[in-house]
Amino acid sequence: MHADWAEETFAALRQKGHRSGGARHAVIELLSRQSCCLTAQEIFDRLRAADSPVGLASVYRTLDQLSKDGFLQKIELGAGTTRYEPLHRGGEHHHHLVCDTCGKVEAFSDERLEQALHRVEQQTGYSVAGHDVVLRGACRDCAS
Amino acid sequence: MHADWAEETFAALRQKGHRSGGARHAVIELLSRQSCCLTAQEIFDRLRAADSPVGLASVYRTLDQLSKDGFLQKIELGAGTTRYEPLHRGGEHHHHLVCDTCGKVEAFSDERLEQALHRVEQQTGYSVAGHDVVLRGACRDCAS
DNA sequence: GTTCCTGCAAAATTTTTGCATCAGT
DNA sequence: ACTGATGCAAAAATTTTGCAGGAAC
Repeated sequence: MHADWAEETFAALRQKGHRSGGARHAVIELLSRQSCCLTAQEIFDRLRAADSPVGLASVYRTLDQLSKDGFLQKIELGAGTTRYEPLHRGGEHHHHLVCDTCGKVEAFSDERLEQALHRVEQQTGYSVAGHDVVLRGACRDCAS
Repeated sequence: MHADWAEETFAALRQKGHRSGGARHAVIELLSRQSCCLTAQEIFDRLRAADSPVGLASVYRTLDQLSKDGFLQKIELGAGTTRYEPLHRGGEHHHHLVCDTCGKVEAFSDERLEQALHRVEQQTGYSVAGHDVVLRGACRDCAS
């Protein structure tokens, strides 16, 4: 799933003169197979479970670098920890729905919402690079 | 500014059987005079500067309680620290615009955006309690 | 007088940094 | 070889918890 994102990312890093050691490669590869956001600790745990001898610090360093370069989106859902997910070029874009009770996270997207956001962004006077929307509430199971 | 919010909050706490000691009172009073979001540390610093002998832990405890009771909105702007601001009943509602370069935070509101959000919230199947929108980019000064 | 609130200090959590070593070019 | 990347450990930053004393009711 999304091998293209991983490829683009590797290519861009190489072009910037960065080397691709084991840790960075493993983090990018794992993220490319993910459908939604992960925390640094989750990434670390999964890589370790797969016998990659990565350090947690390398995970953080990779996430930080990729975020600054625009390949990852940093997402804060109010749980105190930062989550990260691939940022795809060209449209494919979603937001998040969080259950306050059980902590479940789902993705959603809506074209009309994007249009409204775009309109607002034009009015701000800022050069807007991106946006986040988080809806909080009780999911179907927890609301009952 | 917004003495009504402070009053409502005090009244609700009293009704719930909570006592209003010095720290909680000072935090609520400070927040009611704020136009935008503050971090726990900022609140602590300002209260200390005003000679209130509050503890940082009490600030956190108050913020946590008020958030759970729906009087405060927790806001994460990607800077690693959580910010808080009064949540006014009846409309008055804004979102945030953050400068990635200088860290400046501004508020904005847009009726069409709210409508788009409301529409999406209906479709989710969740019982949506609230939402956050953050626009990130370069402000007028930093973009130049 | 009882119960909750508070401040301080200690602990827990999350993230960053220092540094010796290793690996990619 | 040179230079950047990595893992580990230590440090820093943020938030939570324990507890004894004090204040509100």
